[in-house]
Amino acid sequence: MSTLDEIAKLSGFSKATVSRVLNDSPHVSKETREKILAIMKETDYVPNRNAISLSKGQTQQIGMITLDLNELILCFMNSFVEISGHYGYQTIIYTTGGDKQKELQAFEDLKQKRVDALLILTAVNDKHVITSYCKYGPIVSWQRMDHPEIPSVAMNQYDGYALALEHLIERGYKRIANAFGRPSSINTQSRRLAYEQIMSKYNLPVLEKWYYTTIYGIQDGEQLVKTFMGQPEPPDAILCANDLVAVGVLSEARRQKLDVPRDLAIVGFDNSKLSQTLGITTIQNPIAGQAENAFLLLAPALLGLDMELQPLSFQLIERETT
Amino acid sequence: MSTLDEIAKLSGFSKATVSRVLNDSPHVSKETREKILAIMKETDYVPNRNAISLSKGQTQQIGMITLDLNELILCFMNSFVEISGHYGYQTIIYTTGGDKQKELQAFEDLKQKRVDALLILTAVNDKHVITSYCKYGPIVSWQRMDHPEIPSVAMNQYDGYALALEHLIERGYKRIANAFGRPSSINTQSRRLAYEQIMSKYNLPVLEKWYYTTIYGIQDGEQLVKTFMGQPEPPDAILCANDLVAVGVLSEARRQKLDVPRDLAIVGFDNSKLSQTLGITTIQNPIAGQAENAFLLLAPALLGLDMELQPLSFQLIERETT
DNA sequence: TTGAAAGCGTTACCAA
DNA sequence: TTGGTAACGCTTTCAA
Repeated sequence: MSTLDEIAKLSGFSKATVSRVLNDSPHVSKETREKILAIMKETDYVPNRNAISLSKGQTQQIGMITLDLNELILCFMNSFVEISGHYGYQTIIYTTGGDKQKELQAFEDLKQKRVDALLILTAVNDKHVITSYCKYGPIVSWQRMDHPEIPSVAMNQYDGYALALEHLIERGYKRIANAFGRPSSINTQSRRLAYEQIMSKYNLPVLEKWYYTTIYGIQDGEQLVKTFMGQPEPPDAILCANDLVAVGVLSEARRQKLDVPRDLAIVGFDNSKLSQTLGITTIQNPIAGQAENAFLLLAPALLGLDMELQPLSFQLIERETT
Repeated sequence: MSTLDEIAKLSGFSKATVSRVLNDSPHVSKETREKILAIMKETDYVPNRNAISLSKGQTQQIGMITLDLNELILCFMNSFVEISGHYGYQTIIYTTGGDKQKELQAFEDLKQKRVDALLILTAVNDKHVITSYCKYGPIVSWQRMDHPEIPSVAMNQYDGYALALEHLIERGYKRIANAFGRPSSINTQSRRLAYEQIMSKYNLPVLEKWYYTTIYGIQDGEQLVKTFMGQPEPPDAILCANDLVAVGVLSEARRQKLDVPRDLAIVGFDNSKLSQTLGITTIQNPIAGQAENAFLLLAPALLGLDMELQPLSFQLIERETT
């Protein structure tokens, strides 16, 4: 492995000049540049990135913190890796499994300059712990952080939920139930608000019994259908927290010989591949766009350029379950 | 940000001693260690990883090369990130999208010492190009590479396929069709061999018409069912290249009012979450185990310790489609 | 346009 | 047990 020093000696020029060639400095004569480049090629020279990182104080790496990896996160990650790679940044994964200590490692790595920036998908440490690391580098988050120094690319779920709801109402459904996730989450609160406002707008009843909470996945969705099957006045439509829940609801509804969408309409959320496959009406969540925006939020600090975020919006994807 | 040098000055000891404290060297008196540790805590000192990397010539990072990110790869990745993290290594993702140039970047990063090792999930560059990088660091592969310097954790698909086939035959199915992926792939060849040998063993006909190839995903699976619906003697069972294909086959079969599994048995491959959700009989592919083995194959070069690989095997998961 | 030399923050070897 | 100092391989400032 040849080094810059060797190239300098072989070429007869100084290290500084060789370095200039590497960094495309204009202050090198054409002949000198060519001569040095030729020697580099000859000796199969590659600069050592560690040395560059140490010298520049940057690693061109961004850490991505997530609780675990699932289909949704995959989509986000794919898009983020793509755009950050385009600007010369690589992505390191920190899957924490919800372990605070493990998660802290990522923040320590920002402090230790192993990564230049941090992207939080989901974080479990206390907000004040997290924000105490802001001084070591830019941090951006998918999940809402409510802190001026940690901007978020989260979208207001109100709009997406309203879209789904208006669609159901237009189709004539009246007994519309909600399958919410974590009741205390901001997302759930926005959705609930949308539900209340839109239902009221159309003079439809807002009943407590149509709020189901802590519904997260397929099994929960299946369970949910079983729950209301015996009831006197079951819902005729279900708005699901995500597509997985919708899959569960659909699969159990079929098992119970319900006619979807006549007896029961189902709307998912996110427009994952699965919803597409199974023909579930859903709300398209522009996740790839959010990932790009996440990088663009880091761009000022990283690249020194202020880039405009792209405007994003939810969209209704009509399929066979409504 | 304090540095080792400052800690040395503040403590009155040399840099060497401070370094020894950092690296848990036994050659430091207890008092000295405590004194230095106290100062480190006081000044909120963290060692700079770039400096360590440069000095040691290692980054504690492993690059993972993949064409794209899907559910299967997610599973592999999850497991690999977990075990490598356990040994102090981080994982960097290189999604190539099949672009040779982009993929080469990962190999260059091995050469530039940005990563200490490389894990290939799928690679598209020529074998001799890839192997030319072996001298720069250990490389391990998921996909079979057929090169002594690049060991693979791929499993022989013969065994898994045989398992599925024996199961179908035992259940009384006779007209068993294959939905293969890429016809030239080693996996397909192994599966084909298994098919021929097992069918012959039970004196069942091996007919050319029951080899379908280039069946990769859900749509292909749906299409496949349509193809043979008009035929005089359609298959009564289908062995699918993967679970996605099985999902497509199942969904189209239901649409065609076929009784699964009476009219048509379906077996998937991999035991993905999806197959579990939809109740598809499948072959459990120990992917997480393969990922762990991948790291263990790197361990000798990385950690200097020879670790024994765990033995892995396929398993039949019986569900409602057979 | 070029060069000398001082960083960057550690580790590791050789002495003491 | 400790210290001095030369690596590690590049960037950057200041002079020429």
